[in-house]
Amino acid sequence: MRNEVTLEDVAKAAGVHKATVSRALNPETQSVVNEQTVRRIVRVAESLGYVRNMTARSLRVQSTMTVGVVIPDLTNPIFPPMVRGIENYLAKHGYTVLLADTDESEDEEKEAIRSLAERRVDGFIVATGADNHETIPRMFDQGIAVVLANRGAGAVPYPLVTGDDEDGMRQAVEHLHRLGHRHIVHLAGPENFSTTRIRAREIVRVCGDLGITCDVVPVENLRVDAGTSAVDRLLDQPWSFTAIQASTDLLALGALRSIRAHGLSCPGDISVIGFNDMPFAAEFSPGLTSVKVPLDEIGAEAARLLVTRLQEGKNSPRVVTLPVRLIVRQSTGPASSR
Amino acid sequence: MRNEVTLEDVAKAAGVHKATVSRALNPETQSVVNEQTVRRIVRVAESLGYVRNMTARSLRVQSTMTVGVVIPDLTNPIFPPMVRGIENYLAKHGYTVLLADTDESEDEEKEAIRSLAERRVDGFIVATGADNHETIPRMFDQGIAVVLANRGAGAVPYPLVTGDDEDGMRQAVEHLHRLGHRHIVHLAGPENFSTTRIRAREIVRVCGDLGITCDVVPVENLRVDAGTSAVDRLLDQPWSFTAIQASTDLLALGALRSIRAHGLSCPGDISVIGFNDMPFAAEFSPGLTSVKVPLDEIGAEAARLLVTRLQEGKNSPRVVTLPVRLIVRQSTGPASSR
DNA sequence: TAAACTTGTGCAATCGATTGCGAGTTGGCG
DNA sequence: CGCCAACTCGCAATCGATTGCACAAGTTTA
Repeated sequence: MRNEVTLEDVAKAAGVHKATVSRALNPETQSVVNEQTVRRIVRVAESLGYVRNMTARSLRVQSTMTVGVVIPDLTNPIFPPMVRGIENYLAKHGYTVLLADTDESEDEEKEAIRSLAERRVDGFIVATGADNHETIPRMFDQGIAVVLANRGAGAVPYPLVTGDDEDGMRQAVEHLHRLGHRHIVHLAGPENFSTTRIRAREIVRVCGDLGITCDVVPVENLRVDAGTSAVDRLLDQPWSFTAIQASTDLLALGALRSIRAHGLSCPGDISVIGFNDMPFAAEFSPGLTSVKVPLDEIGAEAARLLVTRLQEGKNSPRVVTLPVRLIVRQSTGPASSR
Repeated sequence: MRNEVTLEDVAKAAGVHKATVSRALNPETQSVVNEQTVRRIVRVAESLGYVRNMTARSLRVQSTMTVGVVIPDLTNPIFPPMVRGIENYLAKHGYTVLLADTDESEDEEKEAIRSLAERRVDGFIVATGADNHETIPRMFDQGIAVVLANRGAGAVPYPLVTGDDEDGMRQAVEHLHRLGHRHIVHLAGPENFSTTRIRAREIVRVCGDLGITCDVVPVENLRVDAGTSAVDRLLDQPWSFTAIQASTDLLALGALRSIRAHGLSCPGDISVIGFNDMPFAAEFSPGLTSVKVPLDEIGAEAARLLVTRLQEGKNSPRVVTLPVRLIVRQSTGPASSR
């Protein structure tokens, strides 16, 4: 059924020892083999349809050239660009991605990591970080190579690649301030995600600096519905804010829906500004003003850090912060005077 | 650095032979080992932090319990749900996904498939099918297990899981017909993708049945910009259609942009209807009427077919067609009378 | 009581590629 | 002519788990 041509087969057909075939086919060791022989072996290997068996190689050289990528939910639109950035970089460097979607569940995540560890991935890129994460510190103790993407994991000294949440939040608030907003609401994500926690902390700080009132409204999770119901609760009673800053575009989208459902207009009555600039945020109605986080670059950079760690063994800088940029669209406008 | 506890280590610590440890730790063979011994071994294995080495196992049992998933572009929003459906099903059955994003390039695809074959994946799920595909027929000749998702691959007798394009197109056209549209345009994707080809063929047929004029406009690729410029070309000269049916939501989105850019209204002047019902199609402005294709189920079903093929060796039905459903939103309305 | 099983465990080969070591050949140089 | 270096290439061990076969001890049956 399957291709079962081995080094031995090629060796026999070429009239040499399999060790010679191995060396001839590996660019690193090709130079020790006679040029003529290499050519003959390569020809024979191709004609036989030989394809190297990486499982055997992995066993021998103790490296699989694979990387485990752990993400919470592939249908959350911020992750596909990240994964793509990762896959792109790794493929160029000979690595293959073993993908695990944990479905936001801790149990599934543990299971996924165990499964990837069994398969002896050379390292991990983990996007499911949380401050109270159980598994990640244990991985550190075991000396497993990990790079965190987007979300940190408490005090574990793994490198982290993330967007500049501080600067992004500053840009967002200054934008609102310029538009005359003096009372805003922040839809805050879970406390134990470094991103959402930092964003909440930062918006409070910046608003303080600018003399803006900022109410932080906790939202249980990062799904659209959670954003909708949180804003529903705000609008079902008297309110006085003129703008909503959401920790995440999905929450912002939820806000947009709630505002529309209450017969209000955005940005006429309430401005909305998101974070991440997820794909298609421009297509929302109104187009969502958001802070563009370079998701693909986060992925690529995380991959780069992991590869250097794997190849050189040395640890990377603790945290890499990539620049972000405010993208102004139609969902923000002058503060309403009501 | 890494966990290097082997069966041998556990065996020594438990005072048995490594063969016994192997049997004790494998649910399939556990029954032949004394219950007491199993318990002792399990305890020792855990305390030593043993994790099974799948590369060694794979080499011996000639199966890696991994599946290669080949997709053209993870940032095309129809693929994340598919991949998620695949990953979910496979993870439940002990398989791990090796992901390859080919970036819509044939060279990268060949390279990706070679790389996955080297890693001895047990099978492939391929979403990069095309009628004139070079590699897929060769894989068939080699007896490699493949299931095609979404797009077919010419006459290659691999199972294909896809949405019911015929029925979906019928629903779409009937919807437009009911709204009074009698002259529509179809934005057709590439000829060599089974989905887009079938959709184009089908809309012509259905329109013929209903007595509707249908112009098929070829679009070079499936990106938003291609849709925009195609519709730009239509609107830059006299035109008489009242609705656009796009082979794909991304093309429909391009159409929406072009219509807006020309100062026209959708659906006031032109109705637009897409295909796939990609995530967030509801958020476009106007919300996009589209044919909902169960992308996650396509992924899950493809995974299911592959797993049965792998476990039972028998081939599956040639093509599985999953039902689709028209989702009416704001982008379609009564035909304008101009 | 001996023969025939049953149960539990060990032995050793095996999967396919890699690589340190060493041997054989060739050629150059004193 | 002899010795040494440079090239090539083969030998065999190794990576870690699996599994057919054999063997030993205990149990049942004739």
